Amino acid sequence: MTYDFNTIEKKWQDYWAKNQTFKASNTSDKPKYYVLDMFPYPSGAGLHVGHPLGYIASDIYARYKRHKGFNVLHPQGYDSFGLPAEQYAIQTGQHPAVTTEANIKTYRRQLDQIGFSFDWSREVRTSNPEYYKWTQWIFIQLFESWYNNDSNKAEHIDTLVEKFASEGNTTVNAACDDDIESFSAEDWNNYSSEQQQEILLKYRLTYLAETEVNWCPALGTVLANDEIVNGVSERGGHPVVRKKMTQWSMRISAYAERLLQGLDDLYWTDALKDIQKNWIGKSVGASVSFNVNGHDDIIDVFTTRPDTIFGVSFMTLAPEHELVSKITTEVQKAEVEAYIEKTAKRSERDRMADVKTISGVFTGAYAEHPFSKEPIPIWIGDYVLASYGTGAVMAVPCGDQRDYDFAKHFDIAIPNIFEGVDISKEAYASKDNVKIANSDFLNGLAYKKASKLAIYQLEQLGQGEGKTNYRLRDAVFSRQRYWGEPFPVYYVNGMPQMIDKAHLPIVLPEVEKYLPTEGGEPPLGRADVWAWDTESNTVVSNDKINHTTIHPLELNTMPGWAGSSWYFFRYMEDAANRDGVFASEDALKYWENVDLYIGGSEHATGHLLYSRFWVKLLKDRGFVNVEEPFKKLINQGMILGTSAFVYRVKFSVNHSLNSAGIANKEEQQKHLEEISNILPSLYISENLVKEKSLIEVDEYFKENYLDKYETKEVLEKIKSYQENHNTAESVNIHVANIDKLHVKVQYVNASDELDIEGLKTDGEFGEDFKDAEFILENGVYKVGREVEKMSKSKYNVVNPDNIVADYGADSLRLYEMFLGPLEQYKPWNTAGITGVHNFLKKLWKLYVGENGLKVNDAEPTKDNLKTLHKTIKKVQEDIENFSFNTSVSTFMIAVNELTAQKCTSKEILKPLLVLISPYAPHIAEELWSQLGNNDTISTAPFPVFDASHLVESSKKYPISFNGKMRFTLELPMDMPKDEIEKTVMAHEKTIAQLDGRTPKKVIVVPGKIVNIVG
RNA sequence: GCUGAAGUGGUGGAAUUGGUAGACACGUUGGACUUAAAAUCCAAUGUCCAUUAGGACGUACGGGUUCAAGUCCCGUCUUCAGUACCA
Repeated sequence: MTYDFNTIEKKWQDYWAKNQTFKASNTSDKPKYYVLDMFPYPSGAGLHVGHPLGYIASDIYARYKRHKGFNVLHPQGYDSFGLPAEQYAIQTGQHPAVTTEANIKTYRRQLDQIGFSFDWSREVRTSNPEYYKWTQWIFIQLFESWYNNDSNKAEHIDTLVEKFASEGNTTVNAACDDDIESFSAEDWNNYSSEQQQEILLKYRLTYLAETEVNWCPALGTVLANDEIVNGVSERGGHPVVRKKMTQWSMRISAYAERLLQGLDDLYWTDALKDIQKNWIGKSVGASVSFNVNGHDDIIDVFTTRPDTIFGVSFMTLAPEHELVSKITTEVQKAEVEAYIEKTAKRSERDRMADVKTISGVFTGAYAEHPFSKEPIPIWIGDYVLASYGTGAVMAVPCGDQRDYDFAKHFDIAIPNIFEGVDISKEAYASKDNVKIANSDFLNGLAYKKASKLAIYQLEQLGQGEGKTNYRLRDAVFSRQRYWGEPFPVYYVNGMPQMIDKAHLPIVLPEVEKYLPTEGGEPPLGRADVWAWDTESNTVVSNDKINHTTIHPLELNTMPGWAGSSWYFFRYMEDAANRDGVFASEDALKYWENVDLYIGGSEHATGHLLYSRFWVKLLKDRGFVNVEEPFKKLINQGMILGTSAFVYRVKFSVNHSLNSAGIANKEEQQKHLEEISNILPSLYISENLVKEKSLIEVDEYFKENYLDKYETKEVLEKIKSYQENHNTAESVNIHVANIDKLHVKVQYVNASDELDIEGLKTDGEFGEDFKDAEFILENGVYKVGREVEKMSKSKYNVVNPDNIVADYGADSLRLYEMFLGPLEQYKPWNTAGITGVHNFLKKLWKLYVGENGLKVNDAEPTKDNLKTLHKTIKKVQEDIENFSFNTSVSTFMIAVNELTAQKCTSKEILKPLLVLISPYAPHIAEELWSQLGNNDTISTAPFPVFDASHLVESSKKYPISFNGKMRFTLELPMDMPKDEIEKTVMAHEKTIAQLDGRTPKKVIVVPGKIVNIVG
């Protein structure tokens, strides 16, 4: 009986499905454990071998936890709203729901064949109306919430309305827009309902505001900051410009501090926490108000260095700052306006790329120093950003390099306020090891004390206070797309109104085309039935809009991160009980949050931050019990593709055109082109071009392959050309270029040799290569190789389907783990899979011989037990440390040892299967059943490690001389130190090594090593 | 620039608390079996010197601590990732 993996794997996959082996229960005596993968977007290309990496890791962990006696929830679903389906729809007219459905089918088939222990009964799809009903519901909760900085949590908007009605807004400490005017309770009660709504909108956790957004014209939509990479769209690489639009925003900034503090309690890597910390960007300092001479206006600045207040020698405002036009003097007006115009023209990208150039203009106005009352010139400069802090800075050139450079450039004074520091060359930006000087009451103090005192004194003057700033911006929540969640919002007189929860979901309307309208409205602007009837509470035809009972609906849709910000809660509820709730109280209470979350690090500042934000809101409002969604998080690395290249030699025909008439010249050109056209396509093997210049390659060709391109036909053409144009000048054919072209990796073997026949008969590219000639080295064509991201366009994608068909799912699972540490980026190399495949065959042979099962009740030997228990210990440690690659080697060692020991003992081989089962579940199940078990192996208890089997009676000591190991010596474990020394010193090899010298010192570490010094 | 991670044979990687560097695989070479191939099995495989015995050198580079350093400390370089005029 051989290892027939295809049959075995199918058999057990069917068994698991039929018996619902991995269905989780919401009631159990066992402790709970929730293992989650970041759910995939079902793209049209299907899975490649890189996708399952994280799923395999989480599956191993989930299966391990089941063996360890946990009630495991391990669900899977689809993030099925998204741009690619929409773009495909734009191109083909195919409804995104249709393509999405088809893609999900492919994904499911591919996932199933890998043998994951998912509980598919709890599947979620973000594009399913029954699901996005609750995404819409959460949006309404955000709309009906405000953030109370005093209680430090979100509260229902009604509590705010009560406060306004009884106290006005002056006692309210809320996270809100900064352009709010104060009003009394009386004012509030006298406001019209519309005025009140307008004010409330400035407090709500999701609000409508005119914001400057990242507009991507090519995609026709707005992008969030984290959807932009290097100034272009993450998807498609299209340019992005700044544009003002009215958009829904999420007041995530209200949670900045809690998002930061919350990180401390999470078992995430420091690397990931740092990314979020940087993104939140907390800086502690002070706000300082400067009076403007001759005006009533005040310039507020934010500074992290209030201790350097006496070093201020000028101020700089962002060119967009609202006071610029007001305070600029007549004399400076023209120059200032010209500068503003110039900077406005420069795109954000230009400004970013060009950090070196210093530019700015003096406004002519002066501010007053809060303490010294000295006049301070006010400049504008584009190094100050309107979007951060207050859009204005107090410049301290001796303590900040940018201020220093600016001052030097414009010849502004640079007062030194640091004791004993030389600032003639550059600013001294460090806060440490320095005392303040020339600063009145701050003299002699260090950073901390000086800052505190400066803030205190500013407070006394009423011109400043301690302040904390965050870089985290509110998140734009509107997208001008079709394939996303519709908002449950309609507009009455331009004011947004929420649709009552009872009438959700608001289902995406049908449209004819998925493009924005000609008038620039989002695709939903094309829907005919997209108005809200407040009487029937249904969506009705647009032509019924009367603005009294029937109103227009919101045309934007929600961004991709809406549905993924809460899906982990949806899985907690049994599919059968999901009707009235997003997840029942009991389910939420039982599962709490995700114990282990595995996914890519690219979501660090997007999904992972937004999810945390929504969970905190749901917690504040009492809908869930947890403050954080993901307790432990692991980022799996990416599996990269190994691209293959062929080198196409491009020839060009060279002949100086003679000075004959123009008509003749054109004809000549034409003839030369004709010659070019019949030049053959030659592909040259890698090492013949590697590290060679074009000239060298040209020479090489002239020497060796002249006949390949100066064919009879070509020579004849040249001859006739020469005759035609009456010239004797030689016509030159030379190598002009070498193109590096991707070829499909499937035609390349492990030794980088190209299967030329395969390539020539390829369905897609065969035509291109049909007549190509390949120049070989040592009889083969070697391709060039390079490690790149796996992508369809690079032809380096390896499909798991083929791997599963050729080697089996267990081989694929083991191999993906064996490749290297989970978190690491690593290239895929199919050749290596034979290693793990051979291991599985060896494992099989350990149990099954030619005449059937070999396993018997033989008493295990000492060696058998030692191998087993050392394996138990190592594998358990490895799984708990997510070091899956090393446990695969451990299995290999165990099987090699047991094979050498000719072990047939059931007492050893049965628990071994449980160890391997999380990694290679199919073969484990099959052998488990062959051993006579009638039940699935998946809940069999994990073997218990017994240290007594590993106790050794002797130790092979490495004997080293001056730290270099020379030989080993087997000595009893219990031999005392001085005895070891005696034995070693008396050993003939030691005497030979010492060669008559007397050692200075002998180090003996019992159980470890002996080192002889001297 | 700042923040973080990493640099080990031909390749992927191992060495979890300082204690035999290169486990386990891939690849390569040689051998067995076979008419042949595949499959399987056996052996060798860090580099250099040496017939052997053995020796020298080796974990990006330069120093240091230690009986002993891939591992700890100081400095430098390179690569990758995040972020970017953040006051």
